[in-house]
Amino acid sequence: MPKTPAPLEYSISQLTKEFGITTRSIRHYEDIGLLAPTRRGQTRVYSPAQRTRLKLILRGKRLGISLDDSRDIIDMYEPGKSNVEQLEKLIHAIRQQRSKLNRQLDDITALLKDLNQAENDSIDALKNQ
Amino acid sequence: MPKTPAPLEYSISQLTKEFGITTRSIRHYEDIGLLAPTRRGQTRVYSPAQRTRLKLILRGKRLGISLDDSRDIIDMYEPGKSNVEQLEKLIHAIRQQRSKLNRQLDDITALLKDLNQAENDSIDALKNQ
DNA sequence: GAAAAAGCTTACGTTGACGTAAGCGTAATA
DNA sequence: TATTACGCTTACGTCAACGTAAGCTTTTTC
Repeated sequence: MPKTPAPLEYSISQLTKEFGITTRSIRHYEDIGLLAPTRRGQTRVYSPAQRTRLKLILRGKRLGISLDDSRDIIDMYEPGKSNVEQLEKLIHAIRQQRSKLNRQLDDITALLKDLNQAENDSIDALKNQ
Repeated sequence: MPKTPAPLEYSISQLTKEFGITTRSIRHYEDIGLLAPTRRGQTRVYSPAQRTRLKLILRGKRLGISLDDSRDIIDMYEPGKSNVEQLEKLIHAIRQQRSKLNRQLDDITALLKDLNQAENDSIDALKNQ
């Protein structure tokens, strides 16, 4: 099976299909400055980089991260500002985000444990029927 | 240091202090049927079990779980319905929830990796100042 | 070449999760 | 005993994240 090469650009409907979201959502992310596709005439054209940003937004959503916070996190990938103070703020923000994720990890572990217990209880209850 | 025994009941303001939330939130959880404190006259009285439910709600929130979904999850802890069909549905729901959590685990791992990268990049940028 | 599909903009509507204010009763405290 | 603290209800307000509808242009397909 020859591997299809990665597209160089994407239409909005291609992205909706790939990620299972609506055009409205994608345009909304643009409205609030999370995406910035180029245009061919009126029509939006998404580069692989823009598609990646969308992936990051959706990953954030699965983690319960707000769009505003996602913007901050995505900005962490592109230091941009090489000013010392900005960099230190950035590192601080990164560490904060990491602690939050670690807390989330603990929560998930605990919840998974609870679910195991709940499943076992249910299975036992089924047996005793 | 003698360990203070766990209280047998809690007032609403005790819970707000313990968990850093407002009375409004707690009453809201009651409005939508997630909590059901007893009353002493007009005043709400929370049992340890109700406090635990609140803890579960807040853990869910940290994981980005909606209050509605939290209700479903918390209900998983108390099989209640010993009817076979219900139990099978419950087991199915538990497994679904677990897959979702595992996906979330993957997302967190990926994001943590990205953050490590971002932090290293930032530290390098700082050094080259 | 007509109709369906895909794209666009503008704008009002909706849902979840509370915030905030008003107005009132009771209990602790200065 | 006056004032603060805590508690209650009712109800309108808010913010995020889209949904939904209307109306219009441009492709694509039959």
